[in-house]
Amino acid sequence: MSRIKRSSTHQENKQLLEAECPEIYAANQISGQWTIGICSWLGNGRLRFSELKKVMPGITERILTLELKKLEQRGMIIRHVFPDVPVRVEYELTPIGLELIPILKQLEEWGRKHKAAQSSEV
Amino acid sequence: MSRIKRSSTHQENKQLLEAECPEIYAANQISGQWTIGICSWLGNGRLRFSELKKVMPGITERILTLELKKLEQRGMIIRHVFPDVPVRVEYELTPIGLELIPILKQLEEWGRKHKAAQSSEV
DNA sequence: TTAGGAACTTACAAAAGTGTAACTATGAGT
DNA sequence: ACTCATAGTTACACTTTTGTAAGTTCCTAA
Repeated sequence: MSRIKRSSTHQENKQLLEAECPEIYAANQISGQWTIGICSWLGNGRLRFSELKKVMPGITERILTLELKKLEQRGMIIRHVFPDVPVRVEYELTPIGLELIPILKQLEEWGRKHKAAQSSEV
Repeated sequence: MSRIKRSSTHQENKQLLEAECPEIYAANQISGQWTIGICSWLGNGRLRFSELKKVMPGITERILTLELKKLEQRGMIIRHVFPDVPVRVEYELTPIGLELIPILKQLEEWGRKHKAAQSSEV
């Protein structure tokens, strides 16, 4: 009798979790294959679109655009446009974005340890 | 001339990033809709399958199983089986898993702040 | 006039992740 | 013989994320 659920419970679940757990909310803010990498690079100072592309070989322009747009909408970065020719665009972390950097550093430390522990187990 | 790329560059990218950036590696270890929630709950002590199900209404048995299996494989949790009837299974964080908890706490703090900042912007 | 660089956009395709529903094994209690 | 509970598993459908390839706009310099 073909009863097909139309609305996505996936989104519902995500939003409920975000509402109740700030740590999940936080993780979702920096979700995305390249997002943390971008934030880490920007932690050292502004970078332009083409510089980000250079430091993250493998990312495509489409994805980089999407990620940057997402981060901007989420209040993590600021987009500065300079009307040079060709146009120049620089991206910079916002204050709240900057506050994430030390946490990423700790994650980095933990990751290093975890990786070492895992690989030693054969 | 239908040239279709067969292999997934997605996986390739992921692995390259993980190899170079421990913070991305770390984030991937705790990726998954419910993963951080599970770790947080286990941060307070062992819980059995059915207890996790109870504290995270919304998760299905299938997903809970998958997440727990993934976390076990990644060395984040330990699975204790007690041959009672019906069987009892408890999950517990490993030492390295426990070390993640304080970082999650900080993420939680940051998430709270970020959320407040975002919502105040209309 | 044509080429060129920066920062995108568009249309499409593939892969990964998540969810639904129903089914399994085990042994105890009735 | 039948139901119950725990802790799963299986087959399948749907959503979201990521990737490919090509095109766009702006102005400038050759």
